[in-house]
Amino acid sequence: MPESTILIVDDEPAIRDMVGITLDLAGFSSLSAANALEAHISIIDHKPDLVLLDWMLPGGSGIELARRLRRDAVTANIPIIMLTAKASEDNKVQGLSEGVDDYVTKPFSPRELVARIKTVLRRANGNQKGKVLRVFDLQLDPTSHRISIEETPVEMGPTEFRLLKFFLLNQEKVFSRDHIQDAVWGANVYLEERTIDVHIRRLRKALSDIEGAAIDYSRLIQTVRGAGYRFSVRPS
Amino acid sequence: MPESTILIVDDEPAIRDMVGITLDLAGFSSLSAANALEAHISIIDHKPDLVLLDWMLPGGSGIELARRLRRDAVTANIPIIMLTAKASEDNKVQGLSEGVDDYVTKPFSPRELVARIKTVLRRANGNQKGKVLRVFDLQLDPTSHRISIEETPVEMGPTEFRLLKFFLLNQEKVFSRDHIQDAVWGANVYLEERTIDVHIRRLRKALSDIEGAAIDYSRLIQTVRGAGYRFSVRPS
DNA sequence: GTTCTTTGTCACGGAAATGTAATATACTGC
DNA sequence: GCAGTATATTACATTTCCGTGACAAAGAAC
Repeated sequence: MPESTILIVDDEPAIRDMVGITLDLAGFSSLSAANALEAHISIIDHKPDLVLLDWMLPGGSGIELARRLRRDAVTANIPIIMLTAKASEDNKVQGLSEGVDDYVTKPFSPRELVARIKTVLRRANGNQKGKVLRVFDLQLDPTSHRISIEETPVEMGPTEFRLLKFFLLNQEKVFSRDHIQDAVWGANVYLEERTIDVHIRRLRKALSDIEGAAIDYSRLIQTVRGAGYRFSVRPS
Repeated sequence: MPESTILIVDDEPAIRDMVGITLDLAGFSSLSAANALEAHISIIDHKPDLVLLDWMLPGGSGIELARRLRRDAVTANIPIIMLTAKASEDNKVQGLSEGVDDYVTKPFSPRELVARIKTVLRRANGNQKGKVLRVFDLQLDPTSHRISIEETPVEMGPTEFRLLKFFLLNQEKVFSRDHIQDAVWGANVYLEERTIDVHIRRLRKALSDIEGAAIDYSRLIQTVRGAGYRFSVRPS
């Protein structure tokens, strides 16, 4: 699963660092910005999956930034979590209700922060896992997390599942091992080159171990010597 | 019926306390919030069954909060009762268009408040409940809060009941532990990962401890390694 | 109060999955 | 044919993930 990118907007470097480390440990990649302007540029440049926005930015521009993000169609769907001081103390907070997705009150535990981020991300992305992918009588259903060939369930490990999904979504194209690694394992993972081959083999084996299938689906995963692999319905 | 949770949103502590006591006596459990932000956090976290919302929150954000709750799919179905100082036609018209379910004008009698709450809750519940969930000879009756297999009552704890209900309503889909936690425990509750497993086990155990059942219903709760759990009538 | 139930956490063991190295096989250009 | 390179396959150690029993705290029933 490609990790989500989170932008931290806070004027205090200590908080940015602390939150950044927390997010890294939780498997997110993080960006940071010290003020609303920096934040806006970063959002446009990197399109983070979520913005952690300090309410009390100098100049009170936190809420303005949130409003601006919501108004612009390009950024309107990026979830925002507000970092606020204690809720009960703050009366200025009343005017908000802009499309903020959740609030976290300082001080917060890393654990709580991560939990809320995951919840918001799930709510934002989650409900569309995608349609059933089909090739002949091979089916991959992302929702139920099942693979079948002619109605017969196919067993494979999680990595092979992601690999097959990647191929089904990107047919008829050759991908280098590096590219496959980025897409299936994530960007900052180091693997031996041969490791990809092994997983390709496991996937092929899983697809070919089907009793009485009309087609040998393992043949759809084609080796392109010197280039990588390709999923194709056309014989090589 | 398990007791409903009501969130009281009012800036005056005296009113919050008074209403809180009234609700407790009537068999509800209550939460309270002093402003719109607190209220919103509380709603996201605890998913109350109904919100009692003061119309005249400082900053006039009561109506904004109502509007916001209606807009977000997660909170759109939570009934809202407005507390207003005076029943002016303007309020009613505007409020109704925001999807407010009822009005109570201050000062109100505890008795009247409770009566209206019950009415609104009944109306809200009536829409979704009543349907018995069935899979083969496994039945879950939300109304009577009972579960049976081939007419034999099945014993389980409240958490397992909610878990099973969730599964019955969402069959053939994989859910991560995080997702299950959100749906069954509430959005921002912190549990150890293994805790879900333990409850899954308890549910499976409850379903499998049935004498003379034609099917082992615990098998319908399937483990999807690396992904989560799935309730399915198809063998894994 | 006592007792029973429910609940969340922990620790341990086993099973599946993963990544790597070693070896075997296939392909390419000569 | 050969040498050199790329890929396939196998085997294995390690890691990750899940199931399970035990336990203590908190609450409900008595």
